[in-house]
This record gives sequence, structure tokens and C-alpha cells, in this order.
Amino acid sequence: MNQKVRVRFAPSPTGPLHIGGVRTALYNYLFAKQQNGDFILRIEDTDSHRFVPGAEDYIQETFDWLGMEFDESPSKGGTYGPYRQSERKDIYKIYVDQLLEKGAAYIAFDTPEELDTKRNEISNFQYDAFTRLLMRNSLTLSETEVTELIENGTQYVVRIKIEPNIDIKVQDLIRGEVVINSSVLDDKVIYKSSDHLPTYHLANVVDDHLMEITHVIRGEEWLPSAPLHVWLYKSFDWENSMPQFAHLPLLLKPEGNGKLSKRDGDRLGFPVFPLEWKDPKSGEFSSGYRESGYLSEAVINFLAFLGWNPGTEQEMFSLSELVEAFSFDRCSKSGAKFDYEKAKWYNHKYIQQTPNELLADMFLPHLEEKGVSATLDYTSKVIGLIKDRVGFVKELWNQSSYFFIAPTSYEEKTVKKRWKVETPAQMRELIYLLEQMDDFSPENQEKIIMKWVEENQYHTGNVMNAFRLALVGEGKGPHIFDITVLLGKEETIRRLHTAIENITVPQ
RNA sequence: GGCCGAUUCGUCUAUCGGUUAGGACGCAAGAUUUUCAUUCUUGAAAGAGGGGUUCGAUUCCCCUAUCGGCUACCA
Repeated sequence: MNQKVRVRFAPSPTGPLHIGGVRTALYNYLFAKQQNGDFILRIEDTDSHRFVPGAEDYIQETFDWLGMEFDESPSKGGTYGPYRQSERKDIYKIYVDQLLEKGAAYIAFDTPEELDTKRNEISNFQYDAFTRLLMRNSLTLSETEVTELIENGTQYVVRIKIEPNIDIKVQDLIRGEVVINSSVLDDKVIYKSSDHLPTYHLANVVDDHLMEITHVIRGEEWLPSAPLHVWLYKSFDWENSMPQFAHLPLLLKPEGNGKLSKRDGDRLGFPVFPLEWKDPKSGEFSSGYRESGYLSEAVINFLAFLGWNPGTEQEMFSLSELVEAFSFDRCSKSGAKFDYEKAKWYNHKYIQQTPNELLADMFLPHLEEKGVSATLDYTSKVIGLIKDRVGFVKELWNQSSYFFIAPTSYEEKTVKKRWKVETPAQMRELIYLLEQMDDFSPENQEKIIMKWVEENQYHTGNVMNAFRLALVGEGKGPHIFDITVLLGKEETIRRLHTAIENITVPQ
């Protein structure tokens, strides 16, 4: 049987999507598209307590930005819906009952307090084949007692019944075979009467089965519960259609230890979220890659290389190239530390590749923020001159402000080095030279000015750098005649006048 | 504590028993540049430790160490 590949990305809407989650989604996408399969978004909102408004929209917006389109999702729909677990309550109930009938699961009445007590009493307590005989459940209580408790409205949970001492094998596409003995598993809660919702494990297995998911590609943090999921498939007699598993290595903190967490971003000075997020409760902002000036192509390229490599020396990959090249064979098994410097480098590379007009589109809002209005054409030209020297769209401003606003102060260090006693007089001569110029092309400017420098035996470096200081305010920037052309003759001369008036020759 | 997973330059990684252990980021030096960057060249930089297996181990096996994950009526 050669069935169509179907994968799902299944986040829970408890906040903004974490960049590690984005990578998981990316690998799902790459594999699905490579196999001409379906890429599905399923919202796992079975924990009513942790629901955060806006999180689902955030997720959708993230993938819109990244250009990864879902084939089926809550907003788009599909033939396997609904795609929000909270809307699938009735479905889960049927399957829970099925397990109950089979005797593969049972009802437990122990309160959280009672469980806490047990955990304190017995070290390493787990609810399993041995301890369940000590607890209040449908295995230890009589049938009439159970019925009575339920009818009285006593809250209960349903637990999966794990038989002891059975080796459970998980076949993993990245790690090979992982074997775990069922005795170390506990009788996990799969359903709670309090909100009539299943827990993750049950909902996940039922949905993956019903949605005909062929490959479960998720983070390594799920590896310990994979045997439980295999057990559930077996309990349902779904072994033959069980999906294949691939557990991805985790994304780790760049410094120190531990898995990259949501709080690391702004502490370390880089985003851990794809998009900016405002916490609806606290009103706090967390920065996002998009707002920080990252290009989505750079984020994708960088993320793809955290845990996977093509085996060649090619570093730059577009999304479609990744689709083609991706394979689980080339995924690494160990966690990858998040390297912010490399992310910056990727962005720098992609900025250089991006057409000036596109960058200008992104830069214009930043300009507006600074109170500058400029045309797309002019901004594009400016960007063409300076984009080599930035890592981010927002850095464009530091490198280009003088194209939009005349300098109001002059960097002390450069003044000291470049503004000599003879400089004001030379600049006045320069002004005269510029005023006489009909052809203001860079070539002509250079020709005339260099001739003047030579004839007067001026020091080229001093003259040119003083000229630059007057235009830019400091000792940086592209070729000087590229600057003058964009500023225009009039503005160039005006800046020279201003500089002569305002710079005092250092002692 | 228990269970599971992982371990090559500072970081991401290549190597599928025999290599001067390769590349990229970052770092350093040099070249180019009338400035600052970019760019280019060069350099420093690695197999956690101990046992095996083998003619030969970074590669296979075991132990130890370290790191990570999981251990909820969270996902």
C-alpha cells in the first residue's frame, strides 16, 4: 500500500510560537512537500486552563510570513476537520469509551490531593500495574460503587492500563529503534471528566489516526512518551496504520545549558519568536524576527541548518531547494545550540541578494518613524549604496541617515584627524569648483576634483576625508561621489558651507 | 532519584574502519579601499575519559563522565 504522505504540525495555543516550534514545522513542511504530501495544521487546545487568546492567529500569521502554506488548517478547513481539538470533544469520547469497554483503560477517582499524598509517602511513586490496586478506581471498587460515584457527580479521570514488563519498540527515522519496558511507564490520564476533554496523548493518537497522518515529526521532548503512544495504537488495534516517528534534536540555549526557552530571547538580546508578541495579560512585548528586520528566507535557511545539513558545502538554500534536499538521514541526533551570530550572517547574505526596491519597501516604515519622508526611488538608490554593510533592515538607518538628514554634529575623532588649519580654505575652493560644474556625474566630479587636488599639491586623503566629514558627519560611507550625486549639487554645497561654519579647527 | 537520548574546532557540522579530520559562523593577520564597511587570501582552533573488537579506530561494542529531555487531571 502506497499511501499519500500526510504530516501535521500540532502546536498548542498557549502563547507565541517558539522558534524551535517553527523549525519542527519547517521539517514537517520540507518532508511533506518533497513527498508530494499534505502539510496540516492542528491546534491542540485540550488544556482549557492554558489557552491564550490570539495565539492561534499568531501561528497562522507566522507561516504566512514564512511562505509555508498549510494544505489543511482550522482557517482553511479540509476533509478531516475540525482541526481544533476543542471542537472534537465528541469524537474523543467515543474512543475513550471504546478503550474502557475493552478493558484497556479504567476510571480513577483519586483526587489531586490524594495523589500528592501518595507521592510524598512513596518515593518514585507512579500510578501503574502495582500501585493502582492501592488506589480508588474501577479496578478496586465494585461496579455499583463506580456507578454511584459517577452519578453523584464525583469527578474522575480515565487512565490507560499499561501491562507490566513488556518491551515496547519505537521505530524512529532519526534514532533507529528505541526500546522501553512498559514497567517504567505509568497509567497516564487520557481523559478528564472536569472538562470532558482528553489529554494530549489520547487526542494526539486519535487525531493522527483519524486524519491519516503517516509521519509524526516532532521535538525530542516527546521521545519519552512515544512508547505510550505506541501502546495506545496497539490498544486501539491501529498498529498497522501507525505513523512513523521522527524525533528531532532540540534547540538549546546559546550559552550555558538547557533547551531554548521563551524567556531567553530578550534576556540575551535576540528574538526567540518569529513575530513580535504582546502578552494579552501583562501587556509585555517580546521581540520577533520579522520586526527585528530578518528576512523570512534567512530565518528559514538558518533554521533548516540547525539539526540538518545537505552533506555538501552549499550554505544558501531557498525553501524550494530545501524541499528537494531534505532527508531524515542527514538530520543530526544531538541538540543544537542556537547561534545568533550565524543567524545574523545569513540575514546579511540575504539582504545582499534582495532587490533594493524590496528592501526600500521594508525600510520606508522605519524612515517614517524617524520623521523622514522619502520616495521609493531615492530610498532604493541609497540602499543600493549601503546594503553591503548591514545585517538587518533596521540597521539601514545608522548607515544612511545622512542621505536623509544633514549632519548636525561632527564626530570628534574624525574632526581631529581630518580637519586641518588649511581645510576651510580648501573647502571654499571646492565649493567654487562644484558651483562651476555643469556635469555633476560622479565621473566628471572625480575628474575635475582630482585635477584640482593635483594642481595644488594638496594631500588627497585630507581633502577627500574633510569633504566626507562635511557630508556625512563622520568618517564612513560609500564612495564620496556616489554620495554627492544622490544628495545633489545644491545640498552638497550647503553641507560644505555648514561644515566650514560649524567645525572649529582642533588645536 | 528513575527512564530515555546525546557527546568531532568556541558554535553549526562533514567523515558511513585507513583522510595532512573538511566546510561555515565567529576570532586573528594580511590584501583591496582617498574613509568606514563589503570582498578576497591566510592563520589559530576539535574526535570527553577508560577499556575492548580489529592489521588499523573519530567511526563498532562496553563502562565512566558530562550534557540534554521526560518523569502533571501541560503540551
